[in-house]
Amino acid sequence: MARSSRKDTELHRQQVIDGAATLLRERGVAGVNVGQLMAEAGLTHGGFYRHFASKDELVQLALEKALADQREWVSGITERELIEWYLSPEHRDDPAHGCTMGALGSEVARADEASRETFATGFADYLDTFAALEGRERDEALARYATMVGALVISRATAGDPISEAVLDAARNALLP
Amino acid sequence: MARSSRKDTELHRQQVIDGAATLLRERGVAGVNVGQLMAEAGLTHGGFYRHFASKDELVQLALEKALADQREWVSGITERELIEWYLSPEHRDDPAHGCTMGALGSEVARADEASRETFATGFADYLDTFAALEGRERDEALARYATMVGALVISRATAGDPISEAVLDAARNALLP
DNA sequence: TGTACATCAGTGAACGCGCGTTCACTGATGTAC
DNA sequence: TGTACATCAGTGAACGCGCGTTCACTGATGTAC
Repeated sequence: MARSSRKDTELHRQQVIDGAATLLRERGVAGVNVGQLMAEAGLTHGGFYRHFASKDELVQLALEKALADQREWVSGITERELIEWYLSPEHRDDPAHGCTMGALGSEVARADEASRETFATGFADYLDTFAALEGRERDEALARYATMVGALVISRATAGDPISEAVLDAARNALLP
Repeated sequence: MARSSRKDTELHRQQVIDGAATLLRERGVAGVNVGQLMAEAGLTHGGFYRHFASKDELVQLALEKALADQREWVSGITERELIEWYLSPEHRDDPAHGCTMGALGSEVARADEASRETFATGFADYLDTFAALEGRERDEALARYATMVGALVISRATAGDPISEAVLDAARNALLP
């Protein structure tokens, strides 16, 4: 394949960002290389720098995309549906399509300034949607979301041990009447 | 320096593990190399493999040590002291001496089998101490700990944004009367 | 609309670098008598 | 206790490898007339 049309070029760019949004959540920033990120869109690694200035820039765009997708998805379901999905073994075992904070939170904490700012802004927007869904004050929603994130992180870190299921159940009992 | 005595050798090994337990929490597994881990004990990287079979093995030993230290530290304070420290900006800004789950949880989820098993066992032990401190059922303590871990992860990922302080406060309000 | 030329998305090889790991060597420690 | 020799903790250079990034090249796309 040689030169693509402008329309295809833009499509490829979006495909790379979309693919990165899932691949990064699945394997972490350190766990994927530029070649794998391009391969998700059916491209080879050499063309990467016609689309992005650096791997870090793509990470930033992918974090933004992942949070936006998550926000859109959450806005179409009920509070109970969200909590039950969030605290399910299915979500624990499928980080690629799950919560960005739960999958990449501790890596974001060590990421560059630009990624961190984009992430904080995207998360703040997401939180608004979540609080509206819960029908609660923002601070109360935040505390409840912290319980969910913590349970997910603990559950993934201890997968294979009984604690992994226990923490999901315990958090659900705490959050749902 | 050439050959050390057996006593010094064992001391050096412990110093490397102790240093790794803090350095890994601060920078993550991908963020430190073998040379830096040895330098913490005043040694050079070449001797690493007389002490450990691989970097992964040291990570495993360091996770065990970090959890054991954390358990010991927690057993000497009150529930209120623990929660107030855990949800403080000081803890957020000093992962090196803080909660292992909060600092390395998502990396552990992608680590090798041996590290994951060691981590789950160490965390289960820690949880017993935490539940005893709280004077609550294990499952209820687990849900409360999830709130703390989630708040810490969110707080670190959004440091610099008002959400970072808000989530610590919200979690404290939820956990303390 | 058709033609001639410039542009540039994508390819695959190559670059420099840092990593985990290995190795020959040194000389103090440990052991045997 | 003293001596001779074997052991091995630690050093620093070197190895192979994979990474992010660069580059010369190709040929379809876009533009000017």
